[in-house]
Amino acid sequence: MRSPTSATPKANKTTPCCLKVGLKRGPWTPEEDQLLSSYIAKEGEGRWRTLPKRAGLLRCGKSCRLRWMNYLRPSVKRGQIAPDEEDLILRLHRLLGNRWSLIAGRIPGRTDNEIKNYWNTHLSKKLISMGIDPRTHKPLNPNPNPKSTPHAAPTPPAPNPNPISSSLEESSGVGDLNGTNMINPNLSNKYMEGPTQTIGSDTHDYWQNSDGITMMMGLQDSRVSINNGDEICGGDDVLSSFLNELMDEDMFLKQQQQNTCPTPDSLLPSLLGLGRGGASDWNAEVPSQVGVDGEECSQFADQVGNCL
DNA sequence: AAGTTTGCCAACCGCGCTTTC
DNA sequence: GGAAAGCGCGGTTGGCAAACT
Repeated sequence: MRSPTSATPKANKTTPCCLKVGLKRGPWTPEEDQLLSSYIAKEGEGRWRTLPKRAGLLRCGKSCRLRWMNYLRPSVKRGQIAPDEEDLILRLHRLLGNRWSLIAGRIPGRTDNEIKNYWNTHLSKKLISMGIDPRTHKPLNPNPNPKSTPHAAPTPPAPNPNPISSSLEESSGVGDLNGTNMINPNLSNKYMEGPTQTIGSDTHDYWQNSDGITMMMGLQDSRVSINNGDEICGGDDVLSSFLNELMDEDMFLKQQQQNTCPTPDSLLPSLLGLGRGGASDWNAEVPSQVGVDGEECSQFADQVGNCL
């Protein structure tokens, strides 16, 4: 671990809580874990800045929070990443980029730190060895096409060039990483992935359904736009629910069995960010920091519902 | 057996956003 | 409306153990 002397003057200015003299750093001891766990069990999470003092810990609040979030929380799953979890990480990373907390929120029991580490140590290398750029999920050395322009208007998606697809299809039975087959085929019929575009500093993936409704998935932010960029319901909740739509294979199977489409009403709970589960449950009690306009979301739900 | 390199992952850092006053 | 505090996120570091020479 870093020595206490490694702190910079700038850090001292911005994060004084971590640099107080006498605060312990480095690996946590079982005694400290016990102190923190029992305190949170009794008093609950939050107020991290003052928690260490109240709990009798010589740690900064940030350190306590990190230890709780990444290790001590009861919902944290230890052990190796399963193949299906790896598949999910790959698919979500392709949609979301390095938004580890958002990815972790879709994978029960896994933390953003764990997923980030797993990506950096395993998956990125795996993709590179397969000739895939881990950042863009596209071939590292695609055939140069002098006629193509980097900022061309959206065109129909190209066939999946991703060699990892088949292995993923075998392992998960879900599909490939390149969008249309990656998600369940029912949704694939509804949302066709368009090209990735760069607007300013943001990168966006476009998903379009058969009715021409386009969803713009920002990789640097979480804007979701419908039809010519009329942005509605922006925020992680909408992104989350859209991901639910893309990822929820159970829903697909049920629909396939019943041969029915979900109604707008049935979509609304997910559109409003309800029914989240897994690793993000700890956060469910905390009011969302992203404002969601209910009326706009209803309209969005109607539109999506009509599409389905 | 000893020294060096490599890989993993827990923990830290700094920044930016939200909330509170 | 502005400042300060609190919190969460993504990037990075460094200790440790295993693998290698």
